[in-house]
Amino acid sequence: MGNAELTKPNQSWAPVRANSVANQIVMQVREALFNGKFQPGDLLGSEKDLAAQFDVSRITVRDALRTLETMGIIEIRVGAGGGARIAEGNLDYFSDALAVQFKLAGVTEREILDLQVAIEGTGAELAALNRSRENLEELSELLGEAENVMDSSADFTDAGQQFHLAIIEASGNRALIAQFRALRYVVWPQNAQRATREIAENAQKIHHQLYAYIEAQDSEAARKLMIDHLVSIRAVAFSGTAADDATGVICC
Amino acid sequence: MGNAELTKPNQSWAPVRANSVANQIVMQVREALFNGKFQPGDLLGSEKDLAAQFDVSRITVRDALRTLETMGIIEIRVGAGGGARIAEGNLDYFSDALAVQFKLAGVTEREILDLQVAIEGTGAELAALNRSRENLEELSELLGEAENVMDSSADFTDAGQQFHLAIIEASGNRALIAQFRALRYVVWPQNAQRATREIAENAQKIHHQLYAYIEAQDSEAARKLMIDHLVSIRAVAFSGTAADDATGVICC
DNA sequence: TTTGTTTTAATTGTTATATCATTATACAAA
DNA sequence: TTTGTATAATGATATAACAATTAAAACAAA
Repeated sequence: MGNAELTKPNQSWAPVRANSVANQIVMQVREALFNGKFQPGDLLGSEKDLAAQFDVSRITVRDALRTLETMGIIEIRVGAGGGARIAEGNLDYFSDALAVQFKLAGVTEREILDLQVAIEGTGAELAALNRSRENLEELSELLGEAENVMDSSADFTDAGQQFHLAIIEASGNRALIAQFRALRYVVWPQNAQRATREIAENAQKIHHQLYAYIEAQDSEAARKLMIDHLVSIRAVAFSGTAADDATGVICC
Repeated sequence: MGNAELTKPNQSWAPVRANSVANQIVMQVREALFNGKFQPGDLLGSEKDLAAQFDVSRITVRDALRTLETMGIIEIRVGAGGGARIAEGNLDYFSDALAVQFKLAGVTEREILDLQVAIEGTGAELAALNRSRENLEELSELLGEAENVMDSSADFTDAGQQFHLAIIEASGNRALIAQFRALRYVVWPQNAQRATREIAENAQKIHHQLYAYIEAQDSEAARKLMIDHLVSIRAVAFSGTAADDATGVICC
């Protein structure tokens, strides 16, 4: 008693979790990965092998493998020559985890959209700096495709989203790409709304201007325009109920 | 034969995956969550209950529960009254998944730092707009604490990181908070380096100025200063090997 | 009543064994 | 070369059992 450490009022305790054998296996593999002892594609072994190596039952190994698989650390194949292997990076899985966590934490649409503005603004900025000839060709092609579907709201929305994705990809930053794809997944229901011809034309005009800035490598202008673009989309989306303003729909 | 669909050269088939029973259970629970049929804390049941409800073995239910647990969708408690419950949002888990995916995808430090600039820049901007009286008090307190540990590089680094976190929290945006915490986890090894007294004093000066902008609700100035701050930290971090410049260490 | 202790029952953790479904490989047949 | 077939490896699933953990209930003491 009288332990000063224990009586500190603001002491916050780390949750104590009895580490199961399965979790210990998970941690061992995870640590090995971060210590550079594994490369994507490396074979860990079959359930039987691993059960023998760790001296535990197959079920316990299965528990660990299921966790590692869900974390995206390993991939499991059945059949001869199958077993558990270190996975190639799979960012789709992360997107799903992000969506789940936002859902559980009750993160609002507005909060997510502010994050989207941050991601896409920086994406446009870096795209202007780093875009390759191939990036410009793809962006140009997507602009042309969008031009052909201006009257089909669903198709235009789709083309617009592809344009935004292509910009992020032109940034050459895989961290941004992952974030963008994750967010697109999360905000999908909102963006599935229809765009009128007028809105489509306005968006297309902005997209053309974005392309011009990126081609000219004017990163600051690209960033500012992208943010304005997203903020105006958001303003429309939050301007009231759909009934208030039938034309107040977003496109991309 | 002669099926036009099948002979189309560019036809790409979606891979057909036999969905395991365990995965079907995972998807059912996941869909129910997104359809609003579950709230955090809701009891799913024990392994035995669920095995009976889904008419599968306990092993299969365990596989599904292990996956759902790793996704952060459920929490599992052992003992009487235990079982699987819908989890409260746990953003730490997401941080780990992000770190794993970046590791596997081979995302570079530079890419991650560009993302960090985007997140923290927007965080500072929103903090200036949304900061509460409590936020200002905490930021002020952290500045004072940092003042007392200027000569201890490790302590000052720690205090600086807490200051940055407090700014993000002042933004009131849980999506940004989640991203920041995730990134901090990922870039931890870099930031663990030591800061000299000179660097600490410079950082402290900038932090004081950041506080002033946030208090004055000057969002644009706060954003710009934060970005400059991070870019200069990054410039030092990438200026060469540690041997080249012993003072080129980062602090926060 | 309040507090501390013991008991009990529920539940996950782990092991063992067995069968089924899936897959890669080797090899034979056309 | 192409196609089919047998074989072995491997995960997926099921059943049964026991150990370890934990919450709740019952009980005792102050």
